[in-house]
Amino acid sequence: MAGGPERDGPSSHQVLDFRYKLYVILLSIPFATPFHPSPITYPASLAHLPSPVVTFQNMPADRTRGSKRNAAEGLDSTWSVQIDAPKQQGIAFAPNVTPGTFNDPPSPTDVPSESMLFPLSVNEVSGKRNGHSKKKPENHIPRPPNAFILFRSSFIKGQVVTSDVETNHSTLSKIVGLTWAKLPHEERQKWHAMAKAAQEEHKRKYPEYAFRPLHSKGKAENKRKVREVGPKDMTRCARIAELLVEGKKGEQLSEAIAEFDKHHVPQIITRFEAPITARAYRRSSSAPVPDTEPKPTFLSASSPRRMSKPRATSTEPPSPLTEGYSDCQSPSSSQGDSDYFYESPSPSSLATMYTLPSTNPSFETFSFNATVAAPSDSCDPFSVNNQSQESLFDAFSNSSSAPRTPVHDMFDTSSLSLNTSQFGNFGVGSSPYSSMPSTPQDYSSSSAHLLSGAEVPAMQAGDHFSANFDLFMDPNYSCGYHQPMTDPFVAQDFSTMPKSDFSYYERTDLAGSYHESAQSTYLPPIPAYGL
DNA sequence: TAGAATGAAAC
DNA sequence: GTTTCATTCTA
Repeated sequence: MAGGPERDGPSSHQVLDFRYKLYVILLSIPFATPFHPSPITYPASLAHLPSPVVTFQNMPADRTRGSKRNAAEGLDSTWSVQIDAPKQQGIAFAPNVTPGTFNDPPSPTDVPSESMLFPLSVNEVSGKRNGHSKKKPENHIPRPPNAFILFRSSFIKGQVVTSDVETNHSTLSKIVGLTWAKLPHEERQKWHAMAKAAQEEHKRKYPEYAFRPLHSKGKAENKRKVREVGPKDMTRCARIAELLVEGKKGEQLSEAIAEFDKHHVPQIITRFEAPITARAYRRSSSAPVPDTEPKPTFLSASSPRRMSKPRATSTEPPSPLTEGYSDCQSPSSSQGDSDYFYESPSPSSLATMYTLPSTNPSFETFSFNATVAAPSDSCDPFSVNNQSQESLFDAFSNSSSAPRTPVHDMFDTSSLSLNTSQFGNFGVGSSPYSSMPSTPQDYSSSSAHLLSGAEVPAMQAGDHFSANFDLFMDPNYSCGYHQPMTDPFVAQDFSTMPKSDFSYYERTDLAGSYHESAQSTYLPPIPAYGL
């Protein structure tokens, strides 16, 4: 193993051919191509396929940590994908085709050219990164792309989503991720097959290459990421992904989204600094919240309210949700399988899943109250116009300076949102800690409860209310969690809730859960802690 | 240059 | 179990 390309110290077996081409599998290519790939070397079982080309350019085989820092020597370091494609037809969806897999490819005639939902694009995937990318030593050998990276590249370069729909690449990544998740399994397998081929070719060309990530100690602590400001509208992203998988493209897609944008009320999403998503929680450093972190002050007046000891389903004290995540993973969520479905989790597992740590201070971070900023001009007495939503957002985001709590670790706070579609169901609850004066109308009451639509009078400017909100797990994981809070000011012990009150979503439904219709589970008043 | 996504592979 | 790094490009 010594002497791998990314190891310290030079390798005595540097690969000298700095340029080579890797042919990977591709099932239908709708793009005309100016390229005439070099001799095909892809697996015989796939020889019938068109000829995409992944090119690792000008890359010597060795790289040292030093050289990485010094970034000066060597050659270009990119891979590119080229495709030998016969025709141009844009993106074609054929959800019902049964494409082949790497191991069992269909005969050419079985594979209509439309079978690839997002075929690799040609010209644009030149592999030439612009000058903005992170500096790498020129002799750096990039890792072989994985399936998703290939897919994303194709997606981006093929301009599957046009710039009038979305330009932000972070958001695009979200869309690609959602689309990826919605792709038929067979479709994903194609990309996995391509990735596998790319990897094998990479191995052939750089037999001594060894991935040597630079683990910088303590980096994670220093590098506390701050989530981008501005809501990533997951509903919109999900909708785009949905449309894409349905086969919408180009103009159609733009129009559909334009229409969607007309009516869609953008989700109000917190701007917590908390960088930790459910996914990240599982993946990332377990570095504890620094002691220097300010103590919660939001609820200030009283001594910190703590959750009652959660009821453990076992003799062990419940851990802060980590078990829950593993519960989310299906046994099949092993390497190479990008499905994360879990099947019919038992209520007990759900109960465990959402057990809060006993030290959880409360939900103060998520608490908010607000006044309706302007009268609603809607006939719907429960609708809130944009302006008031904005004020809600402001009110909500005011808590962004609140310290990170275990809750932040538990949930993807980026998707923690006020579901504006539920403004028809205001949770009118007591807010003992609220300093908000009662203005024209105070909808607070002494006990938390929900009012049905018919019982709630139209909200008016200046009305004081607290709203329900939903917490969602990271949509990329299966453990969707829909739990309206009867009173966001009250810490709630989920472990004491009736198990039947939990609803969960499988991954496929998660995107849908962001749609207004999917959320309708309301609970009776939840025993409030600390009141 | 971080950030978005997923996944492979190294610590 | 956690972290890095493959891709892309904007803010």
